[in-house]
Amino acid sequence: MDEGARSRIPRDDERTVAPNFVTAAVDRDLASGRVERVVTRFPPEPNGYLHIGHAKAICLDFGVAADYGGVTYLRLDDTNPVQEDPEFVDAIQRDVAWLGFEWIALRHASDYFERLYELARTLIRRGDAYVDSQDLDTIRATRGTVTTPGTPSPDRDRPAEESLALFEAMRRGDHPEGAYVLRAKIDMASPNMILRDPVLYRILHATHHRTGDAWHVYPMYDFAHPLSDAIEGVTHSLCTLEFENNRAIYDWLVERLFDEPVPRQYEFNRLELDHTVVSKRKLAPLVDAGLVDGWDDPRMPTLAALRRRGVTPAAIRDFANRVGVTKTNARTDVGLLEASIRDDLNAKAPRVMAVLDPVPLTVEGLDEGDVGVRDAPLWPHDVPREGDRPLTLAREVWVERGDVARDPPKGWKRFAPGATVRLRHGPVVRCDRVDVADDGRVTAVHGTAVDPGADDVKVAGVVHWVARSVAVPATFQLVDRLFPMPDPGADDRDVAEKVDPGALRTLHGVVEPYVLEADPATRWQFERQGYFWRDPAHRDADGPPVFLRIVTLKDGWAKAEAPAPRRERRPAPAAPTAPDPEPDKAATLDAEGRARLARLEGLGVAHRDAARLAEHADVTGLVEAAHGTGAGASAAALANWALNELPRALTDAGDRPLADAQLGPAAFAELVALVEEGVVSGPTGKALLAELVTDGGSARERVEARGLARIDDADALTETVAEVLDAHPDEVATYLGGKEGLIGFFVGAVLRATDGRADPAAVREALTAALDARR
RNA sequence: UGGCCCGUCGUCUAAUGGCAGGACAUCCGGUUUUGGUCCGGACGGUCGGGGUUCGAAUCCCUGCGGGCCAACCA
Repeated sequence: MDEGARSRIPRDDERTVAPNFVTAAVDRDLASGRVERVVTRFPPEPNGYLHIGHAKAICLDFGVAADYGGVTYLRLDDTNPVQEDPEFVDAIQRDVAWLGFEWIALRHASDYFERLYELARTLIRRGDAYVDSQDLDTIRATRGTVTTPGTPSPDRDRPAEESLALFEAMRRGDHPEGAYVLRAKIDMASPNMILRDPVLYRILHATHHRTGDAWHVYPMYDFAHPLSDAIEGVTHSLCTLEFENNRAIYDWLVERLFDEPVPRQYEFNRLELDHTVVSKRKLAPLVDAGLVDGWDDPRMPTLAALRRRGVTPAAIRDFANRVGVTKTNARTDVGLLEASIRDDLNAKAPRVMAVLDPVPLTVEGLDEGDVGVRDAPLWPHDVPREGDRPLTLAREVWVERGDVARDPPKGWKRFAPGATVRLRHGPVVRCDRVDVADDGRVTAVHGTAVDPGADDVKVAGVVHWVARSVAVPATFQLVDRLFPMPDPGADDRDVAEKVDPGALRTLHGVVEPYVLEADPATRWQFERQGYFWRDPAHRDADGPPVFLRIVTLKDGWAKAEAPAPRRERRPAPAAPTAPDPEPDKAATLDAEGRARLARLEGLGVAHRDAARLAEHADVTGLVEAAHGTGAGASAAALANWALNELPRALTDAGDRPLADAQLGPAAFAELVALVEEGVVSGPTGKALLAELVTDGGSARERVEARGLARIDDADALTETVAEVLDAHPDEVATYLGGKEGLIGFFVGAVLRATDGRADPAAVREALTAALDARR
């Protein structure tokens, strides 16, 4: 990777990560020149194994950087020695590498302890942090609640020199745990609890797995994380939604301590998967309690388990791409993961046969020429790959117990008395008899080979089998969902007690001998059963080979037989209600607000608009001042624009507050008057408003300089309308066919063609007329 | 209860204020020596109410629903 390479916005077809709001932000930063090179990081805490949810984050972190020619750090966030373990450090690296990603460098937050300590001292010197001697309970109690402000610590104004000395003593280990903490001095009354003088450092007399006993103070996440990002030169720091509130402290720190371009944090939705839990903290108890057989137990959603099960990195990457990256709390159907796994394996897995729950079948009427070894293809007709394996046919074969029924249900395509079934790659067999034990269990099947060419033979279906003479005993492990309910983490009950004991079933059956001759790491499709491979944990063990089911095949029949319980629907929306009357804002106004309201109404602004406007002193001020300029704009129009158009212009200008806008009352009044008088069109007015907000200046001058006056010439409009319609014959046909929603498409096209100068209402009218004429 | 964030087919997710589209799932049909794959088709959605606009999923107000925050965890 070229260390100094400038990042470039990729074309859509060059992207491995589907465009999303994060890539949009990256695009903006690159286009504006705010950053030159994309740097991301994946920052797991080494306190557990990575899971499928991390895979989504990894694909995003690494994928985004790679798509732009940037780099990614793998950073172990080891700021809390009491809950971290080097075992996990190795596992994390193995999993990320397995997924197929390369980090530019492996880092630890502990690499930066010295640097972070200095940064903390800088904060203290500037009066932005202080050492607090309150104990934990007091700090908690004085933080306040979500509705009540906190109360400042008596140590809040401790002189910097004193804090510095204490902080140094804390570092040396002079004080017991809990005696002091370092706190940022921000705002004890902030509505964002994170900002109520957050703790930056605490005393911990613990041995760190990398720094040993060198430190007695350890930084908190909120301090170490943003500053580690900044130290590494991370440009886009991607994390999950629950850190949204933390962005405030993130910005507070990096903006105080570093120069532009400072890293920016973006929060995306974490992956929630049905019927499992995607949280290290909820997974760990399962491992600790022995409910599963370790972090790589095939029922687990960890990457180690998925790898052991035989799921490929490609399938996981595909899945990560399919679930997408947004800000909505989403819960993904496991079916989506399974679809990615099947798509991947369908083209990769050779087809062979295994009988998981065998029952003997005796085939009469097979002559010497029929039995013996033959070649059978490993691939179906629709997978473009070549290859055969030797397949032995004999009179005695094993078939699947589930493929035999004495009293078949309607639509049955397998063995049943009188039914005719083909043995895959073998003869057609008429079922003569089904033996059943007292308990109803099928014990044996008897059949006779028939000539498939005979007129009266109708082959109901195809069934898999293995000749008894060559069948190799094998064990099959069938993995199912870990929890029976879709959202096991929904309530506070311990997830451990919800684990489905039947989530792992073991079956003893047989497999074709060829399977044991091939590469033991082969992923197979056992026809009609699913994708399997040999459990890596058992490949070298004695005894029958152990096959893990990676994923089932789609099974239309199983669904027809026992329709899967439908997912709980979302709680039904409340019954349609009568129109909600909008509360009168005037009621909640304070004295000054009521005064503003009265003035606005006096100017002729309707009560409703006036009340909404009066809530904001600054916007009211703008409207009043604009009206006072005598530019001719009516107060009602000014209010309308201020209320409905200005917010978007402000948002588009980078969420800037009105105070930072370049738009003054005079320009605003002039603009609104221009539109009101019909000098410029509405669309032009809106475009100009956006320009005035960011760049300032005069609306009228812009109109004159750029010829933005409204198009009044009916003939010119008619001509443009005709051009647009001629350019879109298909759409015209569709419109005339009844899809009248297309009118918007045409209006938009005409507006674009005229640079927004046409009056939309006139355009629409002309369009409707022209379209009617073409009927 | 305060602040922040989020509501689009059953699920996940698109749509510079301009044709609500895709994937998974479901259903129907075709191909098939896998009840698989593949192909064709169908079903199905902008949380409710108001406002702005020629035009609103998108902007504004409001109601409702969901998530996050009061660790010396991350």
